[in-house]
Amino acid sequence: MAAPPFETVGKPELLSQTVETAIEGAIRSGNYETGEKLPSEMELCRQFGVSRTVMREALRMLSARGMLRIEKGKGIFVSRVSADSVATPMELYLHMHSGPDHAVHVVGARQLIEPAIAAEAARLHTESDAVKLRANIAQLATAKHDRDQMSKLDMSFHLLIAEAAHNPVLPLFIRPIQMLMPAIKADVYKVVGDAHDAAVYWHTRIMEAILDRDAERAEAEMHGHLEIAMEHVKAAMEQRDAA
Amino acid sequence: MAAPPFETVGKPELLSQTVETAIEGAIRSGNYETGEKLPSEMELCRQFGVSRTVMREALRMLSARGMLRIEKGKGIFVSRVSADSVATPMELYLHMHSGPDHAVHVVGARQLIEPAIAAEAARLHTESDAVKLRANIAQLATAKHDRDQMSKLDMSFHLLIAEAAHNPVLPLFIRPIQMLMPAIKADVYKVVGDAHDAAVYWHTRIMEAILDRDAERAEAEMHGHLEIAMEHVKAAMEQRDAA
DNA sequence: TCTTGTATGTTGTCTGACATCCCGCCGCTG
DNA sequence: CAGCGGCGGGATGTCAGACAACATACAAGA
Repeated sequence: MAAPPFETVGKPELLSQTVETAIEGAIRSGNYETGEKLPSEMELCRQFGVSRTVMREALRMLSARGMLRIEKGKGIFVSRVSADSVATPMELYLHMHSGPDHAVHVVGARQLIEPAIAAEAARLHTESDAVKLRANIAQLATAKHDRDQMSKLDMSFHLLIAEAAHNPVLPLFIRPIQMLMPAIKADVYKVVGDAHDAAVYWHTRIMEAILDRDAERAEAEMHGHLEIAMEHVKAAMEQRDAA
Repeated sequence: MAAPPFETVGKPELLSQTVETAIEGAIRSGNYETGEKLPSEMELCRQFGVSRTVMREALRMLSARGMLRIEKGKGIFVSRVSADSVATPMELYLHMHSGPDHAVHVVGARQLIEPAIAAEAARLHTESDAVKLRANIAQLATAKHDRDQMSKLDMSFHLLIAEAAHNPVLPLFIRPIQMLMPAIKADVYKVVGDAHDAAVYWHTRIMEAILDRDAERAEAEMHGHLEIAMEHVKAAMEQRDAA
């Protein structure tokens, strides 16, 4: 394990990456407020001493990662890093790594994770959270025949609970996993007829437990909800495999 | 909520984004295996009928999101979406939002999630999992003075537990969150001296509960482990704020 | 046989031009 | 004077062509 006589001299990073890192650093260290306008492409080119090609590619990479918002004809703006810019890679990650019967595993993961989150929401939710939860269920009750709307509200409900736990990390997990659910539910709806009523029933029970600040009951109700969901998924899979 | 009289006719999306979406779709639907080489830039330009500029920007955006690996002089390859490509945006998000005390939230999320996973691991682990856990702790015991190695083994331990639960979705959550830990621990080590002994102690207790297939005890031990971790993090933060 | 040079294909960077979009200025019109 | 419309400047988007830097395979030479 003798040291090689000639160390690899620092490999010249790609110019576009160098520029990307520099701009990212400037943003991260707070030189720019979110929403602030950056200098124009040309101006940045002059400041960094690179061609427009390089600058554009650097900006494009940053915008792909959600740090910048580039608007044609207007300019380049520092973007607030949204939860979406975390949820999207996560969703992609789950999508690329999951096998054929991933529906069971997704719901299985929810069974392990979400009850504890519901319990935490019961402990820590505020009045503002309560209002949002009530509104969600009210909307869900009136959306009996609109499956898209139902899926959306279902997803929101679970996301609202994660937010009610007041830990910004939790929504980052719940969001991508909820983004996978519509595709799963599409199969479920073919088998289970009363999905809407079941959702309203369980969501109401969960919400009431949370609003009562009864952590144990919230945990149990969420567990029951996902237990049923798992049964539905398994039924849908058997149905599909039979065909 | 009346529908607008004229739907926005498909606004001409940016060409580079169109191309990006198309390529992403091709990859996601499995037309390309991970590691496979895509056609060259020029070839792709011909196939999509766009200029090299557009194609390059599309490829750069995909590479920034971790879907492609572009190697100078060699070509463009489909990249396995790594946990890193999830952890990096997550770290950025937490850094930009919850500020310096995001460590508390990360550990808080682990407190909610990991105990249930440990319980599931106690129920479902195989002999193969047991071997890996034992080996991990044995290595950890001998790595008392190598902090990098310690961090790595600590992360592996929690990952192994997630794998022992035999739900492929769970490691996908644990991995990115564990990747945030080394930075957090760097602060902790400055305050807590006996971090190594504590890790060995708790990991051993957790492992024994799992190997005994005692789900409740495994859950409790994991909870205790993270309780201590939370105390350490808070102590490190106070120490830092005092300075 | 080993080494070296070379040819070829690839991505990286530069340059200049034009297209398209947003917005504010300014003059026309009622 | 108010409202409207055209027009121009500045911004990003797209195109085309060229050359540089890198990786690899292969052939020529010692």
